[in-house]
Amino acid sequence: MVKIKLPGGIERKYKDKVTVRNVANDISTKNRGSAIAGKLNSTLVDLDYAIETDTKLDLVMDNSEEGLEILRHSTAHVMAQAVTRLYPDVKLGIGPSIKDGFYYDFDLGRTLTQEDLEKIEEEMKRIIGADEPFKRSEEPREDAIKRMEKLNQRYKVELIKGLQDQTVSFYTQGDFIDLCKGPHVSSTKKIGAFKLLSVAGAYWRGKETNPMLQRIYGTVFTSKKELDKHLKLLEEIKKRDHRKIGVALDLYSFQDNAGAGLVFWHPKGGVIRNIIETFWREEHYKRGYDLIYSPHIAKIDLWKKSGHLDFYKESMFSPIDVEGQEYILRPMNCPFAILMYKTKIRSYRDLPLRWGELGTVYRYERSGVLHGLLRVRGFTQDDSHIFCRPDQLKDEIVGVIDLAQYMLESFGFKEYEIELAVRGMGEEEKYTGDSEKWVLAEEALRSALEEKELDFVRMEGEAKFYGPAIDIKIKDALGRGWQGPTIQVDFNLPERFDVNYIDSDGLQHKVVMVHRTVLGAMERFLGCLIEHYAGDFPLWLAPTQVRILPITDKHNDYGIRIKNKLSEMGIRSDCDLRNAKIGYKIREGTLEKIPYLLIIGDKEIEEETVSVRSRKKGNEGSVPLSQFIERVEKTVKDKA
RNA sequence: GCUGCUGUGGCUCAGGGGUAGAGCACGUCCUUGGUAAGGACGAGGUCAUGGGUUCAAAUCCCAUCAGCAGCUCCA
Repeated sequence: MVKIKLPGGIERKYKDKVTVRNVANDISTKNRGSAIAGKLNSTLVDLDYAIETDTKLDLVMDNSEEGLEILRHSTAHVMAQAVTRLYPDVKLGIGPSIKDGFYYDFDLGRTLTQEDLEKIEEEMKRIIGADEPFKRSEEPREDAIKRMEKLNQRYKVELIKGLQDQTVSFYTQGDFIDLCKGPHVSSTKKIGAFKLLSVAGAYWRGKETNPMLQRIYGTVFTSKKELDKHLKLLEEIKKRDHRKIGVALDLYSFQDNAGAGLVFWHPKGGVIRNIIETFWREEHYKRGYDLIYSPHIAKIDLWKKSGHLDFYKESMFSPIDVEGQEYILRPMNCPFAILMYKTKIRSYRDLPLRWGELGTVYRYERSGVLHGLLRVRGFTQDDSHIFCRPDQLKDEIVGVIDLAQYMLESFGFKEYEIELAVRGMGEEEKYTGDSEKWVLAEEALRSALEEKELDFVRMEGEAKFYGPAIDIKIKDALGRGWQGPTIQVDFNLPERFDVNYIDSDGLQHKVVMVHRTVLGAMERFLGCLIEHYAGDFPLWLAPTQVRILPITDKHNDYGIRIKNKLSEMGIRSDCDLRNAKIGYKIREGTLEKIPYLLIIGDKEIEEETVSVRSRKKGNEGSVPLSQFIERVEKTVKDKA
């Protein structure tokens, strides 16, 4: 007798062992889709898996996240089969399912082209049409190694040798066998609508010193409709790309003649950045910060002392010779704040000192990692260094979290992920300072997060070289997370630079430093912001808030008068005086994503009004200018 | 940095061993038009840069620079 507990308190009894498929057939799953695999006490198994003992069983449906994962994985196998048929000498790497799709790595001794992908797709369709069942088999490790050696699959041999288990499993479909834990769909026919998307190089096992394999990316869904929906989404995401919008809206550029990763902010991008920076400064003064400025370059000895030369060298530009002295372009601002702190003796009464700085730094990033505004070589951190006593540390961290949340909220970012970045095990050489201090620092960060009741993930090996950090990730159009705000606790640089204060006991004590940003870097933040709003900036950030569109040139004077009035009120506006029809001017203003277009003609001049066309609602009819100005002022104030 | 792809007027892109094309944008003129493209004419490019092959290179080859997709890195 086998007792099987199903979700919803259902229990079924079978006389003998029974396959997952049988159980699935016995219960109605019609309204949930079709079963693709089973889950026994959280272990995924094939439909053909025979259940022999009492257990809990969940059915995995083809339209569930887990079901899709299995489907993607199976499609990767089919792709490998197709590639093996077309290129018999291929050496197979790995082929997992990933978010939204799958990939498989191949060593072909040559590179693949778009045409190759089409051929592979066709072969895959043939395999799917042949309705080949996926069959699971198991064999002893040693036999498996021999089998793969015989097939001349060196990467697979390496994989098996890395496994601990004495038995390894394979999956076979048709003429193709692959090392795999499973589970898989029952047959190739179950694979719905797929598409191969791209091919790129990828190092074997992600190691730079290993050979580079050809990685083919693809995606698959249960139906063509869903696939098309996904492909459309990819298109939409592309349109949102800040690199496209940045050019279209004339916000910024990169210049070949100047160098990669160096941003030129055009006037319109400059306006946005300026508004953000003004807002940032005001908010900091409100919260008890002082703002400072420091140089962009300093003697190499400073960077030796700070530890940057030992721990951060790879990200720094080479030294510059100045009259026989070596200088370094700063990759961080912290040593400068420390030098400034040390210009006098500080009392415990002076602390905390919160010093903010929009500090431009330069980091050497390898050419291949540069990415629009999100990864650049010169950028401005909205930095701050807080010098405090140990007893003030937690409150300071909480204060920074508050500020970071307020900032992100103000810019409409409702979703972000929080990580607690700590040292990695066994990589002590990457970090400076003694362990106790690291424990203290992590403790302070963690307790602040707990006090704020924020969810976070602990990330090992992600700390800065001088201390652990809270890292807040904001997302780009492709869903990739980019580090924005960061809060780092540092007991180490105060040690290195001997940064003290006199406590009430009259003795010197080491200060604790908090390094933090609440936006991250202006460049990256703007990049994320562009994608977040898809270029439709809210009124308070829009480079041009209002455009006046005279219907004919005899209305131009009135248009200019309105423009001047708006300018007096601090509203950013322009007036389209071109000899063009109104529909044309409206189209251009719309494409430029200007929040308000004011159309003026005979009627408006006579009534002293403006006809409002808003980006959100379209034609809203005529209102007196004063009423429109009030509306704009209120919307700006509300950051709506 | 690595693998692959790409680089043609401000933008999007076609072409391709014999001395450059389209649409949009821009300028002038006609038109004075009421809520997403009126018309005509015109100007604008050493085809990324530097070498090489060739009678001849924007086109083929090499290098460099830059961009794109990944990998690695960074955080």
